[in-house]
Amino acid sequence: MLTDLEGAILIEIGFRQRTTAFKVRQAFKCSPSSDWQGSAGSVYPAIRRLVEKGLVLADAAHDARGTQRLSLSTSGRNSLREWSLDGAAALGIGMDPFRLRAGLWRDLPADQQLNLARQMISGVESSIAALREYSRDQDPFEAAQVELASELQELRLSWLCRWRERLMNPAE
Amino acid sequence: MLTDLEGAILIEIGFRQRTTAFKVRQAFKCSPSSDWQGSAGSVYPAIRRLVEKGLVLADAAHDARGTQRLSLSTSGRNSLREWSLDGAAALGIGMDPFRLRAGLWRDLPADQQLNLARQMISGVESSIAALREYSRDQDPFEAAQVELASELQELRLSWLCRWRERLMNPAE
DNA sequence: CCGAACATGTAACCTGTTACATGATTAC
DNA sequence: GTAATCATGTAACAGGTTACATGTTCGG
Repeated sequence: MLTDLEGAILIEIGFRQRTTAFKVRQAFKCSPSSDWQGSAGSVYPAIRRLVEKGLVLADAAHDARGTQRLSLSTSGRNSLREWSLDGAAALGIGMDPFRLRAGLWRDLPADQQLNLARQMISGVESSIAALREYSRDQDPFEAAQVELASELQELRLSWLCRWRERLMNPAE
Repeated sequence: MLTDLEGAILIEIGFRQRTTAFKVRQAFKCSPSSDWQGSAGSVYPAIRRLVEKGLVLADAAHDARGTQRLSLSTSGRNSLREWSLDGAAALGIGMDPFRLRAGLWRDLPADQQLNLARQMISGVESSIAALREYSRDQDPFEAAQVELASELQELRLSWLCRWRERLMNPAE
């Protein structure tokens, strides 16, 4: 079974016209989600593995820069579909830096809590605005990703606003 | 600055009465989120690092089994607070196995899409039920985490239901 | 012609996983 | 006494990051 990085690379190659390793890296670097930094040390070896496994086809002909044009083999397309259908993996809760930290915030002094809530709210609003901006000129494939990322940030926003409310109205 | 694993370990030791490395591992293993498997090879070295940095205090006296009682030093408590306040890290979008895969589902044949939507909906409902179950007999600290994890699953559920609706009523 | 962007790759390092190894305590 | 659980740890491996190294193409 593919790893998530390999799945993400196959998506870039097969569905988003990232036809070279370099373009895959660029896509990862520009992506609003910090899934992967797209470091050379991860992308090039991963693509080599995928080529060796026969999931990615690399044009033998490469120009003077060594650029290789990449595409998915049928087997790559099948592996990717199989990987995407793995319900247990898809529904896993995974690591969330916000969730991990949020529990600690309740132990801060009340005034610090209020400050922090406001700061985080403003941060998450910026992030939502940035996502909206990013989603312009993206293909429909990326749109689904951005939609879900935005909804995650909206969820955090709503959680933060409820927290702020409780801090401001401790009465009720 | 602490890594997220180190932060999570300090939380277990300082706020959740996981007073030995073994108990920290158990907590990770039982956690509904798959943040970390709590493998011996990650937890013991990480705790050793934290002790060496002076963030965790380990009782010199250990019983015949070698059990060391752990606690946070003042410096550990400070580092943990600082780590928790890192807005950029907390608001990062991070990797989501669901988001990563969801974009591919639209390319499946319509009948497979409907099947998959139903399957995923049922899976996410089970997960929400399991979270509710798990949240019994948990400390208030864990409650915040479970609350946010549940809301993530509710978000996925709502996304999936919207998808299913669109599949069943392609008219509108 | 020079700097920015394009393009590929390697090596040292860090950390997490798996599997293994060891032994103590407790409940039946 | 013996199986499950408690408890700690190491070694081999895998994979990601950073930093480095190299060379090409293109725009001004």
